[in-house]
Amino acid sequence: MHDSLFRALADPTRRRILELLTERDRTAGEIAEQFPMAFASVSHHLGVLKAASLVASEREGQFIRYRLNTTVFQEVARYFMTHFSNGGENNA
Amino acid sequence: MHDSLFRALADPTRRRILELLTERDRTAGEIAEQFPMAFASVSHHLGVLKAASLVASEREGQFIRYRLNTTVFQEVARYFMTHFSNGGENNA
DNA sequence: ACAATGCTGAGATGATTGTCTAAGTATCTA
DNA sequence: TAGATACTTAGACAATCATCTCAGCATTGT
Repeated sequence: MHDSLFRALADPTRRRILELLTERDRTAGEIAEQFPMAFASVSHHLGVLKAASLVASEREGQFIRYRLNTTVFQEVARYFMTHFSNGGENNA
Repeated sequence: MHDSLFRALADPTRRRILELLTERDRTAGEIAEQFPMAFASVSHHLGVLKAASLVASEREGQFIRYRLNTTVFQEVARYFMTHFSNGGENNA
């Protein structure tokens, strides 16, 4: 469980990007137009997500298409389940 | 799913604190002695975790005992499962 | 009341981060 | 080759963050 992963999830813009990619794969441009910030800023966020292995990308002609790496999400979910939840019981 | 929650999880010291609290409830001092940093710095981290509802605390005489809020962890795990994983299948 | 223990809060500081603009790279079309 | 489109990288800057020291508050013991 890498540090970069949690730091990547700490920004709301990046979490929104991940949600967008849940619906369907999108190009960098399609993602960027959903945000009020500069194109380059969104590109930066995509780079952070990619460095954390939360997304992957591949070039399609002029476009670069991003997709979720769903495997990593399951690892995160499993991490929380196994490390931090007591199987549903609270230690009251 | 609050922003403060993900920001709280972004720091490795705070994640280590959470892991320590998984084993058993501990006082602020017991937690602090596990880290090389200043006592006050750990106290700060405990404050961040508390603000994010990841832990709760109660005074016991001179001591202040911290415990995990396991409910929140299950919410996080559920969040990842439902929002980001496609039930195990990757969209290859 | 006083001193000691346990912990938190305030203020300062260096490091990291998110955003911007501007410049650079890759692809397509003509 | 040249121009347009799609996107990334580099450099700068303000804001946030993690850490420190020191001061303050609560509780216990004498």
